[in-house]
Amino acid sequence: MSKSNNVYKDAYNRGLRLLGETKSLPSEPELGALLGVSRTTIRTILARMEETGLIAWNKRSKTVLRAPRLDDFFPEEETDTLSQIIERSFMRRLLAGGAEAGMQINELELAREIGVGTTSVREFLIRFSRFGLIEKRRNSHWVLKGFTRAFALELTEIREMFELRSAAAFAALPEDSPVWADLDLLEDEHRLLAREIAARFNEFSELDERFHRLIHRASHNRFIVDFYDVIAMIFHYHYQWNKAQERERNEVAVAEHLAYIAALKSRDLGKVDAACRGHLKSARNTLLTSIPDRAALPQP
Amino acid sequence: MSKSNNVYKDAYNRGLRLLGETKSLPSEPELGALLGVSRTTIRTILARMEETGLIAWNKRSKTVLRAPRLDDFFPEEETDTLSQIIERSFMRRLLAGGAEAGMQINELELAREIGVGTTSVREFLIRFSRFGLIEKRRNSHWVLKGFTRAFALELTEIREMFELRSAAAFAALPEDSPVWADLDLLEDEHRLLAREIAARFNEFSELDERFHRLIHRASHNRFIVDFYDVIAMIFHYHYQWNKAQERERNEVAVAEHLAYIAALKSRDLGKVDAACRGHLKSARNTLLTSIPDRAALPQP
DNA sequence: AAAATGTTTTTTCACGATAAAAGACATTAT
DNA sequence: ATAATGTCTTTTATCGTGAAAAAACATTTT
Repeated sequence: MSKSNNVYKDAYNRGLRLLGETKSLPSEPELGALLGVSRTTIRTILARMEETGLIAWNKRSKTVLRAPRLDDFFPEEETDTLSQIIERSFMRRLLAGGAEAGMQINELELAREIGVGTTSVREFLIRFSRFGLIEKRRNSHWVLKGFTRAFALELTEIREMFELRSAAAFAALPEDSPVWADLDLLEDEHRLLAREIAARFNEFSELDERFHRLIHRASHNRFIVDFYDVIAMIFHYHYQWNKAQERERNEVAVAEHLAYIAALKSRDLGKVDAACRGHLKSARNTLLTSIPDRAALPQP
Repeated sequence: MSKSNNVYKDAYNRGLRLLGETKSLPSEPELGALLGVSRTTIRTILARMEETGLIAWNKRSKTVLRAPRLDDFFPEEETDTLSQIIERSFMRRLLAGGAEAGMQINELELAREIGVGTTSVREFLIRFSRFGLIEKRRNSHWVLKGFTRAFALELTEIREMFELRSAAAFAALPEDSPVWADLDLLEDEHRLLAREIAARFNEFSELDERFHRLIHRASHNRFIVDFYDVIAMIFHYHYQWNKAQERERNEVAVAEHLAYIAALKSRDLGKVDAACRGHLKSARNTLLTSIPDRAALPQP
């Protein structure tokens, strides 16, 4: 097996959802744009849809014959990218404990355990290295630096520097910039979530990311924007791992976001600075309390 | 051919230099530590040294028989890492012009042109992507973002943020910190270079990097320290590319460094800030003047 | 007993090969 | 003429493989 067809399977699943909405499907290039894949993949999808009796396909005409059933969909786990699979496995190991700082990481062992080739693991580790949690010894193994207190502090230090600057840039944006409309939409979503926080508190994580990414984009600096990948990654797994007081934490955070948004809209740099600092401080504390306070091992 | 033995060749060349200094070589583990390679490689080296009559090798005794000749050394180009070779080729293409923003980068083509496997090129591009000059389209090609004015400005913005903070941290370091001794040594090197600037101006680049890395290390933040890799990389190729007024530029920079060092030693945060800002401003201008002022293509 | 050498095993690095997916070109339909 | 479909080519993603290099284990020397 050399390459899984997860792109096809994922696009196929998303394609099935289109069937409920129309009587006939659009042209191949249009479908390609819609699903974000090439025509080659679209044609493979259409061929299968015809085979399973979902559509009648003859050149331009692609008539929907029936609505998709549950068993028409490919299983979720077959639509994942290899790198997603590797990332999940790796992070599970990392967070499942026993991942002491200084520990060696073995490409071959990881690859065998996950059941993939070494090349994919290597590429994953190289990409992952920019998160500052692992480090390569030339011609030798990778070293785990550990998800330590020091790491969290270094991460949040940069985050605060970048976000304060981005927030200031945001507030200085002209009246007619489209970001203000985006901000209004996000504000509405926050209010809605605040009202139903008891039931929907676990939807905050996704909203949080969209909100902060909007602000960082105002910096117009690719290094700042890209750095949010590091933060998002860490917070993503941190949220999955640490569910303690999740509801309360998120409720507080939503309120802080609303204050932050109000400050941005006021365009008062002093208020923006204060609201941003306040929110980032509690984000940092949340992260810190979830990290066990054992001393980091000395680095060789 | 699956893997070149450049590690061995490079270590062998460095090992030859040891021969001039002693009558007999130390133990295998000691040699390994000295040259930064494993015992396996050391034994391959010793085997060849015996073969070419450089030493007599019997278990613990490794007697030097003759001094190495020029033709004992492996050619320089055979000691390069594959990733160094790829990086050089890639940067040459990038800087040789015709590298417009938005241009596609083709792994296969690059690999063929350089004469290496695609895996190595892929891994290089992944590592290189953190410099912010290229970007990947999923399941498709890489896109060149271009060495533009915008890039230089974004880079220097972060640099200034990080270095101002590091410099302040540096100045606040306690009297007994070993960095002050390092700084004194660097100061001496600067003075020496300043005196002989006419002949040695091209040695500045290396000194520059060591100086700034020392300062950044005071931040004790891995993201700040690692970011200097991006700066070093850009300045390295920029210096190679743009030799205009090199002597004058470096002469100015050495003077600025000396002022910067004096400010640090004064521990006066105001002075440090001013000296740091001054130097970074002229570094930015140097970089900017070397970039043609054509408008960046609109990003899709 | 500690450290070196000798030997064997494991891991990393890099390649070519192959299926999936994208992209280019040719042909046909509106 | 433009846009779609049909067909063919190229590129990307991933694996297995093998040599280089590291690491582990066994044996000898001081």
